[in-house]
Amino acid sequence: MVSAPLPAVAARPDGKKEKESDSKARLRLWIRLLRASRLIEGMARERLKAQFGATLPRFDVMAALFRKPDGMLMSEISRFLMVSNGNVTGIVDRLVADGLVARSQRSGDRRTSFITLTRKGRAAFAAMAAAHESWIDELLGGISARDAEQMSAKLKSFRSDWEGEA
Amino acid sequence: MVSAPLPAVAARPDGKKEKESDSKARLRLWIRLLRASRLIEGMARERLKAQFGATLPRFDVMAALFRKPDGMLMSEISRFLMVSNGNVTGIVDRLVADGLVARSQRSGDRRTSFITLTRKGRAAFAAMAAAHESWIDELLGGISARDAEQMSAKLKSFRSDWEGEA
DNA sequence: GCCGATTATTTCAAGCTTAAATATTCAAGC
DNA sequence: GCTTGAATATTTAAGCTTGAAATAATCGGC
Repeated sequence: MVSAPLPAVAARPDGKKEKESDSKARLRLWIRLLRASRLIEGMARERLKAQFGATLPRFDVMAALFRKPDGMLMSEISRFLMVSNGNVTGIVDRLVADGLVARSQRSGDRRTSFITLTRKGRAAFAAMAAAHESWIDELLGGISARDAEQMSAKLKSFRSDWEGEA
Repeated sequence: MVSAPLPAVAARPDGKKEKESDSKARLRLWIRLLRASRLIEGMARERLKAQFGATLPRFDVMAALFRKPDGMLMSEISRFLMVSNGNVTGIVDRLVADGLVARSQRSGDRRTSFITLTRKGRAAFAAMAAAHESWIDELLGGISARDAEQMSAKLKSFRSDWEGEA
């Protein structure tokens, strides 16, 4: 995915005409997007491990929970992080084993359990989040705040456009 | 990583002043970037599996090799795809088992092996690549070619900026 | 020619990830 | 109350991923 060759022309299912360069421009954008993501993820993974002994998926789950003091369902976490259900089970299991998050049965529904950060988990996450924000700022420093906002807006609209169709 | 809370202020190592909103804008960009990547990757993985019985990592390796008919070293593949060395070993093993790529010793250096696509591999990849390009074009259709080019350029510069420092 | 450093690759353990299969619970509808 | 279908969560198998350690081959200085 990092590298798809660019020569081919995409045919549109709706039959509308489109310049070859358009599809190439989008493909190039996707490749750059993915390479940027991998670069940032790699950096964050490395530093999380070195400085906090944590992994990126654990950080992600804790970040999701940090925003919701009342807790989240397993399925809410997986939907929010866009990962599979079974995936979250394993990560939460390990976080529970480390005492960073807790499962509790707060509703009458015995299928579901609310996952919350423990006090220890909140403290651990706060430290990591501060460092994390400064890493990102360091790494993306070459992009002005104005450009960052513009790109965010475009990425956001693309996402909701597509979700609407699917 | 998909969700880092935004309130905290990043302190810059170099001591230069920076508006809090700047670091927040970059953090937001990173979150959007990652969510977009996951969305696109998920779509591509799903379709590759459904339509071609292939996986994304295998597609990536084949895409890298497709650009280089003379072959690549294992280390070139892993550097290009920004994944670890050991990772590529396993993926190539499976591709070799499927007859899609081949290892050969073409230089005087017996440590290294050149990896190339087989004829079968080239044919398989060509079909996947055409479909892949149209998927991306479909998914990113909401972004104009002009915007795509602008964003590509900004992402590229950020990347080389950082690589220069590190 | 020998030795230490370097380079290329593989191996391994731990953890992550998905998709599919399974189990459990809930909510209706009868 | 019982059944059925939907929703939720977990388990499983296969594959991906990393980082570190092990292996192997090469290179450079002597």
